[in-house]
Amino acid sequence: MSASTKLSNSVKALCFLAKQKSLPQSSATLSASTGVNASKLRRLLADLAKVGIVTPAKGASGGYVLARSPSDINLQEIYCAIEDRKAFHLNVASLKREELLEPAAVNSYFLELFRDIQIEIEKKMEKISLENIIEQVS
Amino acid sequence: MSASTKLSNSVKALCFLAKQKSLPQSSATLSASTGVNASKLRRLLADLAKVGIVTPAKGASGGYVLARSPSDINLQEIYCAIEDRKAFHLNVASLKREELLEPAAVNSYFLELFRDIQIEIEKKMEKISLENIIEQVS
DNA sequence: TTAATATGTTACAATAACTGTAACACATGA
DNA sequence: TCATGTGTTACAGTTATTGTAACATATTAA
Repeated sequence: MSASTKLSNSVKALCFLAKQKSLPQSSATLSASTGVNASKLRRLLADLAKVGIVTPAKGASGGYVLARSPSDINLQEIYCAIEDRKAFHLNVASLKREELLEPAAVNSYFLELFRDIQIEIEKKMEKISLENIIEQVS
Repeated sequence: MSASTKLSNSVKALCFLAKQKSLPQSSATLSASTGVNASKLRRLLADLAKVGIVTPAKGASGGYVLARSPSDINLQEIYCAIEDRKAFHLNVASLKREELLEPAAVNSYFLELFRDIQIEIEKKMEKISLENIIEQVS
């Protein structure tokens, strides 16, 4: 799953959880409500549980509950929880020889540039709360 | 090739061309100087030629020449010339049924968000000229 | 005019990445 | 104790990516 799809699918599930207050919703229910495969959702929600965005409960009448208020959850948190790789990252080709110094410098230049861009994207996402999104999609 | 690698490889070649003034450099020479496969370079440079960043010349003693001053070439131009797809774009899963309205709204929300992010990235790249990069990597 | 040199484009096999789904160990509650 | 759920792994089918080669076309030098 691409980073953007994972983010989108996660938010779909979280929006649904937000509407259910503290009633646990199983991955099967969430799958039916979001159209996303239950197994995929479980993988996403497991990551979101690790950083305390949702609380999982096993066993009968178990499922997932939003661990915090939607106003206390932002996109950057979600993004970082489900995605270890960066959104815009450079595949630095390993240099074959010690020669070609300038191409190596170009690689370094782009590594830095993309890191800066990444930081800006995350700053932008940090300002967007789950509550904001719920307001806009309803 | 990923967008970032294409961008990096293009800039490596353009930096080399900038140093050669108006002496045409063949893809073979550029390959030796940058470490990038000649065939891949030709594909990139063909795209850059279409938007007037380089001028190609076939035949003996042909090759590529920078068509403009490095201060007149910016990263955004290069990026758009070589990459049709967007850096941060959403794989909107085609919705199966007409139901599931909210998930569809979440998709739309992210489409817009990613478009905004894309625009910001391009604005940032627009401010970076080839001359800026050459100064920094030398 | 001829031979050498270049680009631009296509093809292709090899590899890697992704997708969707199933399966199952482990945990928990009724 | 049994049904229900999560968390994780596995896997086959498909799709992208990669690196390279090949070749038609064009142009220059001699």
